[in-house]
Amino acid sequence: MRKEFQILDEFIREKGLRHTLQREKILDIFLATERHVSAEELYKLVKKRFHGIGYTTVYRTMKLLSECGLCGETDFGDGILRFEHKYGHEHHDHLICTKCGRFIEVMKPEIEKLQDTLAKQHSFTPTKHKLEIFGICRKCGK
Amino acid sequence: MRKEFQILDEFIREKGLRHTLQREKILDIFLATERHVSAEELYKLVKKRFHGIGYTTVYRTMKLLSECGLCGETDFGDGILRFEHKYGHEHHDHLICTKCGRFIEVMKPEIEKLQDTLAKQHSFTPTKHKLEIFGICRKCGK
DNA sequence: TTATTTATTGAAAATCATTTTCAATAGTAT
DNA sequence: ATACTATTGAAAATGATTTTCAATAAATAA
Repeated sequence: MRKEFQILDEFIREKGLRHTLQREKILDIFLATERHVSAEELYKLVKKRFHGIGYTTVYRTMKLLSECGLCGETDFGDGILRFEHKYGHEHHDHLICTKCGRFIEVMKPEIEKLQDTLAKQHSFTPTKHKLEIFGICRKCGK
Repeated sequence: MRKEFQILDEFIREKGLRHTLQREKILDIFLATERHVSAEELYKLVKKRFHGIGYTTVYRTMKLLSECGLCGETDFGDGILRFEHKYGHEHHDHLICTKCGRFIEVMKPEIEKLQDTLAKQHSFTPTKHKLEIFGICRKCGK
């Protein structure tokens, strides 16, 4: 069994929740999906393989997965919440192409360090951060 | 007349729009307001001084002010769009206290530079960016 | 195993910020 | 002043997300 299922099960046990087929299937499909899926998109994927799983359940399950750290939530400014894998993936920032809508994940340790410095200068204790750079990607820029 | 009104008027003339009392009053109150107001908050402020100006008009006017560069729009992740002064204010990032909700505006040129470097490395042409650091502020951290 | 308890499900309705509609109103140009 | 049409504001629509609630199904106890 993949580590992710163990994490979910442990979280469920700790909280006195219940292991259900739906939660298992939704996690399964989420894990098999490339990053940055909206609830709507995920629901369609789920429905394709498992009839009878409702949209509400998908939504609620994603919230649950967020709570137990298996997925991260991001809103790139279009009012739609997108979920991305979190377990086993380190923190990253996003380059967002405003033409084709593609997201590129990037990482620059120097920026991370400077952010901590910045926070410290303001006696601010950071818990998380979000850096989004909007623009035109390589493909669209030609 | 403040420069901001000139900018709005010029934008209005260029686009073949019309100068209205409502637009003038809403800009007036927006300018007199500290940064990061939601449409709802601004509407209440407007209503206090000028009866008969509707919520829709406030909302539409803020969109107009965004278009002509007088205000910037930000969503800190709670699904509410907030408007902040843009003319005469340089770009800045935000430290957001998740306890008291206060926003601190910060600026670190080195971070800006590194972001451009990062974009360049991915052949990405940045148009704007958004950096938000969530955490606990000085006051709340005691 | 069976009974009991109660978390979960899913369809539908509710919520809430934002956007659109549309008839009445009011700038602007002629 | 007249004509033209952008703007207004109230109400309705939209669309993502959340809640409701009766039916169902996990988990635990008997």
